[in-house]
Amino acid sequence: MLAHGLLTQHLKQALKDSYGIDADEKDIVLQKTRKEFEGDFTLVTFPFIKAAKQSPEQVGDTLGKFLLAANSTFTKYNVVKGFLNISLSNDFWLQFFSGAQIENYGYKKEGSSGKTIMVEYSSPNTNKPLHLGHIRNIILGYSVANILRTQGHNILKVNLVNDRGIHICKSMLAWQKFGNGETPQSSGIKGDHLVGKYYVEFDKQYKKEIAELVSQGKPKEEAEKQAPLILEAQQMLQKWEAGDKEVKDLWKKMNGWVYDGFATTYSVLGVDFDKTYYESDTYLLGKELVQEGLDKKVFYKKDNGSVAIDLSADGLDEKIVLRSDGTSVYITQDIGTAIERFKEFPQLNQLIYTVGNEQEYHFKVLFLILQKLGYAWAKECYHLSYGMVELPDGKMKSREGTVVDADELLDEMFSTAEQTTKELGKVEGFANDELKHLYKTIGSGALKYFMLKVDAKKKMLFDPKESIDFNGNTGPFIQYTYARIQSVLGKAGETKAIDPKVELNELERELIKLVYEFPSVLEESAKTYNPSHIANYIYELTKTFNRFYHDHSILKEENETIKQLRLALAKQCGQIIKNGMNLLGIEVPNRM
RNA sequence: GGCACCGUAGUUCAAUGGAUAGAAUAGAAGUUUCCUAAACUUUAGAUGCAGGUUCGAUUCCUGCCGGAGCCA
Repeated sequence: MLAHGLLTQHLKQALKDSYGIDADEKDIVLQKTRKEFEGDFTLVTFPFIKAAKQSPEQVGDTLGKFLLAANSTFTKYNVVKGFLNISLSNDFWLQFFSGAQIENYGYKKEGSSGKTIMVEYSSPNTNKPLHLGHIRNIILGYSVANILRTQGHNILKVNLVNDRGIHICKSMLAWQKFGNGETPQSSGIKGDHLVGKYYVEFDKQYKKEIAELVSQGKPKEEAEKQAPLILEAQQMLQKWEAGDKEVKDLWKKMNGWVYDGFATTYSVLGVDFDKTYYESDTYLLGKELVQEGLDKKVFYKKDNGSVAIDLSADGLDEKIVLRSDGTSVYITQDIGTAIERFKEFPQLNQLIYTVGNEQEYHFKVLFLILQKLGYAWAKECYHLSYGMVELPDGKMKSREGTVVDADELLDEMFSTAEQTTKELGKVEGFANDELKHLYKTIGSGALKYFMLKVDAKKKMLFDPKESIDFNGNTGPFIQYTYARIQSVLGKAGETKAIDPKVELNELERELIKLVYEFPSVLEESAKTYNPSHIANYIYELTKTFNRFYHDHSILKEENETIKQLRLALAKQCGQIIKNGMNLLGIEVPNRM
């Protein structure tokens, strides 16, 4: 970074010349000067006082004097306790800003890093519709993929659908028994919801059977295993694995409904995938790896015939990778799938799994096994772990029906957006489909921003009784600011290049400094796989812009050079707001 | 039992070991002949407890209390 490099270089020289200190660059801690003090950047002088054998104030003063004498870019300094606040010249900031007025400011050229990264997210089951937890997963994965792309990486977005197993058979069986041939078309129910309905129905009937068996005197555990429905579902799974045509046809039909339903939700959320994997294609992968692991003596056979790996030396436990009956477990598939992907995409450098933090142990084990099997890329596998979305009375649990349905919540957001928009009455002249699109933009923007502004790693609380805000630190607040900027720019007509001599006022300077920060925010966000940094930055930029907009007129400014500067600032702030929001998967409207 | 995580205003969230712990919302009080008031301004309010390391701790270490998780 321009200013940081310049400051670091001069400070290094100053420390050497004044005190004979060969400072390490990481000891030169430069931060943004806090608002209550004068200055642009602040150096913490404490690390040097021992070697300098002077008080923090003296060190600050000495270094400040040195900087001013060395380069005219540094115009002023002041020292408060151990903090040296340095001001940079008007010229410097203007010159910087002139170079920053580009559309893709802060982005590295796509592919310039030479790295290819696969980001997996969503990864749903096909037996139930998506809920709020899935939304967090989806927009987090999508956003992180976008953010990594700004750092010059090639990105592959993938989805892995869990489309087989006993849970699917439960839905299928319940539909066969109680469905009367109902389809999404005949019922008007979205496909994934229809299948979910029968998953719930299965559970209901199954519980009834268990209760009956228990009342006949069977122990509960036995009853759970012997209920006719569960036996039938297990038979169905066996038939599926044997390739029974009737079962497979039903499976295809019902999964088709679910995919249609998911596609709709993905489209509403504005996310997409470069490739979708299906577990029905990949669930047998990894079995042959077990033999390889045995040959390499990474795995061992246990007395009961199962195969395991001992990870106790790494602080983990023994992990079974093949059951005694020869069937594989989840981790076996995951091993196989990972290896397959690196074969399929030889240029792949990194594989990111967007999965909840309840599976942290699973991924630790997975990556460790891959490493022990000798795959060098195992080090580059990353579990993008995020916290659960909790309701006021605890975690969401599909089986207990305590979930916030994704489609319902989105519809609610859209109608709230519609209602608010109508109340404010600013959308004269909008066509019907434009209005619909606007409600969607605002509603989903509120929801996505709500979820991405918080640290992805932490669990978050969602209270269905309190609607998601549209005022304050929210998506619509930022969208609104963008719309105001576009309105001003639309009225301004032609703009000219800014005058390099124009004097900046406090808020103009503040805005340029924020523009200066954007690229490092992108880097930080990419490095930590955390979109919340971008969300918080955009919010700060927006807030500052609103203050500027309130205090200083742009279009009515009589001094033409100042007016042009303000227009340029408005334009670039708008551009960054738009780019930042797009990285979060949020659209911004030109009017609202 | 073992492993890792969390605890900040009434509430929901911020704070690469740095200055007087920031916001939003709810509360109180204001701003409209002026580029969109979904905005702006003012005000009140918080680091679970006890130690330790450090010039400096919300952040690192130890113990306790409280909350959720994974592996058995």
